[in-house]
Amino acid sequence: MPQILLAEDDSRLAKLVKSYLEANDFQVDVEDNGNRVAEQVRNQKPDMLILDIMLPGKDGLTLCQELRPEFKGPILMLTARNEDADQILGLEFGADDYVIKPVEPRILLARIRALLRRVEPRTAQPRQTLEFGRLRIDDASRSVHLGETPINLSSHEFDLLWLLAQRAGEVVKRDVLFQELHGRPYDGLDRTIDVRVSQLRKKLGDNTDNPQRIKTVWGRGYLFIADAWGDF
Amino acid sequence: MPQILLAEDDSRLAKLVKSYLEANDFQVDVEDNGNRVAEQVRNQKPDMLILDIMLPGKDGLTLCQELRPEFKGPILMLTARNEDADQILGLEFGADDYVIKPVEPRILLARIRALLRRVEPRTAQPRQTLEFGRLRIDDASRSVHLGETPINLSSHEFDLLWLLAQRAGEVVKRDVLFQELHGRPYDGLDRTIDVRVSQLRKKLGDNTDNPQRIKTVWGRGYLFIADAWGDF
DNA sequence: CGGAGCCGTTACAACTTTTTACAGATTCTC
DNA sequence: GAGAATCTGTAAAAAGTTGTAACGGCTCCG
Repeated sequence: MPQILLAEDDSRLAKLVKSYLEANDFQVDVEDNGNRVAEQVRNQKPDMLILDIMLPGKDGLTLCQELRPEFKGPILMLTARNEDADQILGLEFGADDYVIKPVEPRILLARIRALLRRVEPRTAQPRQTLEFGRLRIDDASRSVHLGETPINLSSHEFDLLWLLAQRAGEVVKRDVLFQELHGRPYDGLDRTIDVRVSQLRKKLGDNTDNPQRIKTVWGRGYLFIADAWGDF
Repeated sequence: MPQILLAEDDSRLAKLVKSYLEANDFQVDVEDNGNRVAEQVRNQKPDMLILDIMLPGKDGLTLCQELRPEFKGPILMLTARNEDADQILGLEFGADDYVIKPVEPRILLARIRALLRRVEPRTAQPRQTLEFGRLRIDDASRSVHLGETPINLSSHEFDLLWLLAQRAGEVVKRDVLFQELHGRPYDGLDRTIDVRVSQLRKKLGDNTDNPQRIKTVWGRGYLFIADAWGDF
């Protein structure tokens, strides 16, 4: 049952949408304050967001922009403002659809389904094992092998490796890693991530002076290199 | 450059959309008969479809339904009929978006981009490597080689080299480089770019008195020379 | 209890980037 | 041309970021 987070301060409308969607096999949580949306997203990990533009606290456009890097599911903007500029901005900021109120519930439903249909194949079953050259990471057993030799990682080390490997080829920011690993926002000072990366590099046999497998992108984050793990 | 197939029989509108999208770096082919769309899709393998509902031959809804199983890219329905039933049907038949005419071209563009953004990561961009003589720059692993010897570049140095190399033979202005590297506009005074270029030249073994590989174009910017990197 | 391992923290060294300063180089003005 | 104004190169200082060893607290055993 797909879970939707609806950020909407008009409680009448929120109730209406919620009950209609719930009648159609969605689970809907409503948040009426823009400042609490990010937190809700992190706690509940919904499959999809519906954001009103006019919200107390942070507005929907800002939220969309801020959440997009960490939230991979579809974002639908739902708003009374029919300004072309808003619509373009919303879509540019990473929203996947932009619907103008008042909206026929059945149409909203159809659009939500269309969005989820697009994304589901990707988020349906996160792969169980990742392989890069001689490196094999198995999620089910939380074990890692490099060629034949098993690598003994601690729990957090494994989580970190898994996160990075899933985003191979993509620079992952420290705050995203921290959020995922610790479930709370990054304060900008904590060094746990660095220490763990260092530990991980050592265990994975990366060159410490000049890492080739997990690279540092200065000021931006860490990068897992997919093809630096040797050939078979 | 993403390729779009536009199924539209109103030739005036088709031309308008085509020219607007082409001005924004899409390649657009127009098909005015519903019966030929399937064939075109198979031949051209476009990245995305835009279907009018009212078409001579097969209508857009039918096409959407028929093509969906074989066509994996996004489908956008573009139509004059503002019937809720049509919209719901279109989306249920597998369309990803449904836009009602008349449409502001900029909004259409924003919606197209939103759809393609969703799909692109799946067609994971092929690993990009640039080669110039003995110089090899690999984007995926962010590594640089000159002949057999690896060149150890810092993170920003790499970004700068990548930017310049992608625009080899073209003078790149300082403000463009700054904007790309720092994500904020150039104030006209900052010297970071100069310092980095200097550093880069040193590491790449360029003649410092009279650079041959990354040249300065006085008052305009920097220029990456494609064939100054030695032969194999 | 004592050891082993894990985790978060801290401190400091090492490194990267930005800023600054000044010496040249190039263009402009007359 | 000469001199002023503008732009560029780069060393060196300053500011910011990252690597990692080491310490102490914690838990899980035997």
